[in-house]
Amino acid sequence: MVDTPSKTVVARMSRYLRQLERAVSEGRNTISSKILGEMLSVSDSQVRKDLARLEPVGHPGVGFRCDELIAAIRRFLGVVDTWPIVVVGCGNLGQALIGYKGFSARGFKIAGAFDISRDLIGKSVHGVTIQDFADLRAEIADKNVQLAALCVPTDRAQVTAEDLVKSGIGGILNFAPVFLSLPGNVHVSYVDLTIEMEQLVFAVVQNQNRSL
Amino acid sequence: MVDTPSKTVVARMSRYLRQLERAVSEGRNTISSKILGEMLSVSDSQVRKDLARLEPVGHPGVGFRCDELIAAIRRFLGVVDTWPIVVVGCGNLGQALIGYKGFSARGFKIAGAFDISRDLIGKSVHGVTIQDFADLRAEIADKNVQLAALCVPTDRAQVTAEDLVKSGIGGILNFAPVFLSLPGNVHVSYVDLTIEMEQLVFAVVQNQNRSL
DNA sequence: TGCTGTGAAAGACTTCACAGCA
DNA sequence: TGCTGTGAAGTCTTTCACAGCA
Repeated sequence: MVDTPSKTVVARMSRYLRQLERAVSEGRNTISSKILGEMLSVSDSQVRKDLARLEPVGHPGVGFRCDELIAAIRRFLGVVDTWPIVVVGCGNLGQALIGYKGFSARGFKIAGAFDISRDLIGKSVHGVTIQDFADLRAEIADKNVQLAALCVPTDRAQVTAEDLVKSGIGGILNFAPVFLSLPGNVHVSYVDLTIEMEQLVFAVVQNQNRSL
Repeated sequence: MVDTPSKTVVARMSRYLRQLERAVSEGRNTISSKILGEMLSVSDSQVRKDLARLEPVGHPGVGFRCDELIAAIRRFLGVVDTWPIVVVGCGNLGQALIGYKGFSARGFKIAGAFDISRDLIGKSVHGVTIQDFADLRAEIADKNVQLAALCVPTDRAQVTAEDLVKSGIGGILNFAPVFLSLPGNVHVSYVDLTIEMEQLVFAVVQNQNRSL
């Protein structure tokens, strides 16, 4: 139980957290591993194994108290306070991210948006003024930002990521369809729409073949 | 070797494909499992195990011929021809998707964009005219569309997804932060930015604790 | 020599099954 | 009775190690 949790476990914790918050907003006080699992298509034993990584919080015969569980998962994930993030690259996608309400709803705050294009610097998007990428380092240090969403063109992604690392960023959400080679202490999550689409294609084709 | 490949395998195949295309555009003709693996942080044995699922295509002593391998992976994934997709929900994110060049670059084509808002219907975004969601079914049948990107607000996601399924969609790329309960023959990929961000937070916090 | 393809071994993840508490 | 927490079993995934081809 002292081992490092895998990415899958951490991802499921996020999903439990979200589902619990929804359940609470619908008036639920207590929940069993079976019910929570059914809501997310996860087995009840899987739910219990995952939640056993938290400080003990279940009540045999009763289930889990939602508020206790939410607090415990938040502590586990580290999302107790608000985390500032910077958006780097403010094209279509970057601008959509700046306006994404899901971030603020779950404890993330856009602390700044940056681009290298003269046409974009100074422009206000969803109430955030786009700044010169050259000013990034100062801003990051000033606001102690550790997370960045990287939305630059593919061919700029690697070099820009290296700049972010030099500026002290510890985690990058990368939207460019390219693998980033960075020091091991920097963490990268990939959002790659074509990979997801190709997974769907594969599944759809398999399904067609099966029903022939 | 006749077993169904897991999602992880399929995702790696997409990554190999992309990396190979990049390597070819840089003038490479042949590649070994070791080199390809290093480019993507995958072990050489893992690469060989994955590629062994394709029709035999490796040349001992030489490596893989890039063009052969690309063709084999394309056939494996089912991405030989162009796949039409519809964008459902044309807020910030939906509009950014309509303009996303990565789709067309890799064999996906926006076949239509839909919304229920009177303010958006008829509007042209990146050369695509937003249509009334009520007209979706006809369009899907007409163009034989099987893939949809779902970008509606969270509370509309489940019902809209059910409509898509009724209209004959077989694969959904879901951007709403909610688990969709749909028939087993419909495939869903989730793009959930807060889950990704929370994974980064967890990793960053772990890292800080380790270096204390 | 350089590299693939692949059984066998190791490791990671999930499910089972049940003791024990409320 | 209802449910958690957990060792043991089962399954799936990755790595190892090497035979065999160019």
